[in-house]
Amino acid sequence: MLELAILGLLKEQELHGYELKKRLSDTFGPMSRVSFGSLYPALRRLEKAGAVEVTEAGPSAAAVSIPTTGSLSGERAAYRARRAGGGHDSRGRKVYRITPEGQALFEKLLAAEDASAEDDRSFQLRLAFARHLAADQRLGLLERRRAQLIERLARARTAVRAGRERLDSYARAVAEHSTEATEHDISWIERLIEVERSDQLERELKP
Amino acid sequence: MLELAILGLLKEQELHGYELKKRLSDTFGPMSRVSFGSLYPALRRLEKAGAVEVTEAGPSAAAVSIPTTGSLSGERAAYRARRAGGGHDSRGRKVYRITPEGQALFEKLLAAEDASAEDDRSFQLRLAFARHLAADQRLGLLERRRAQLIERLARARTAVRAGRERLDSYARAVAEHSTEATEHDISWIERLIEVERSDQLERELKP
DNA sequence: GTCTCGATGTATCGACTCGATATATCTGAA
DNA sequence: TTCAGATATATCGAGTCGATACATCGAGAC
Repeated sequence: MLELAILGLLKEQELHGYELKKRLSDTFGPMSRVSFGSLYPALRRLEKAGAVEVTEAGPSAAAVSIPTTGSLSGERAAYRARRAGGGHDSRGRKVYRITPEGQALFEKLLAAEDASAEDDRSFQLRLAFARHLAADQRLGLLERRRAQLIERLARARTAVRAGRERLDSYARAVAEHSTEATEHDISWIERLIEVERSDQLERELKP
Repeated sequence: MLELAILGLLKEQELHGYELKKRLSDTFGPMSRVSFGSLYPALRRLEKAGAVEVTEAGPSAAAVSIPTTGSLSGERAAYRARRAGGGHDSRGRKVYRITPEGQALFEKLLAAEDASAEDDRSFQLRLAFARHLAADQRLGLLERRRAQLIERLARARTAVRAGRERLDSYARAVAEHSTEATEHDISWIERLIEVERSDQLERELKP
């Protein structure tokens, strides 16, 4: 799901890898912190798939794209050329821009409804980009999440009950806190669902 | 940290892989769900390191919670009746037992204080096994966690403030909920710290 | 002036984890 | 009897992580 996050950020504006990592970390919280070891390979995958392209200059400048050689010496040469000519602080930056194919891929990844394999992080990500979903898709996302959390809560409560005697106070505290956190999440989701429904009602009343 | 979880469970009783996975899932909640693709390699690593050993038979009578118990010897007998000579259970069960080296490794892993690399899951795991730590180590664990969460909260609040205008309502909702969850965690940790301190005081008063 | 330190920036490596899948046995209900 | 579903071990490819390498830039120390 890292691809989704990258494309979502590049939809707003073109960015280079380092900046992308910073935004991922402090826009989506500690949940979706990303290491360079996955970010750079992901960018290369996206580039190979034609979903993003590299522009030469920084985000603000008028970008002139250069065919990527992929060779190290080529990159170095390009860097030296930029240094000599421009005077900009480019520092070997590779600024990425989303392509139309990338836009399509973003829509596809965002709407994918494999409810089975939805983990916490990917839900958080989808919700953060929910603006790009249709109203009914948004509701579906929230309701699938609610169902998942309710199921999780049931399991957790069973586990707490089963472990009441077997577990010591520390393990019990962990289990109970995890249960509480799930309850908290459920009530949050339900508030979001209500807001979503009332928004939908409003749209129906005055189209 | 999967090794720590495995050793911690095997400390209580000997178990086979499948049962180990079930316990990991419903003792430590959805946070530390484990796949077979990591469990079996981890078991092999531990076996190779001499931390666990394979016993031929199933867990001894007192140990088993799931109702497969009584049939184990029956299964093996039936297998032997069908196929002469094989020393193995027809289901291929491999029951693991912790060794003294494994005990030592458990202590070492549990007490390791690389506070920098402490993620949520490993903290949860350490706390669940906190019974095996000395009182001061327990307090240290909790206080490092509190510091980490406070730091995280500060970052999250900065991000929320910075994104108040830049982010749409969905991304903002995600960021705010993440902040709330961190606050909730902090107050939980602080309750645990207080309990820990009062326990310590009690021990000092009547040794 | 220059020197060092920490932030910026791209990139790779090995170790680890995940989800999917293969294989086989046992249990219980139709 | 048969057949679905739980039990049980194991491997594979793909993706992720933390550590590390290497280099530049800006700012403050001296």
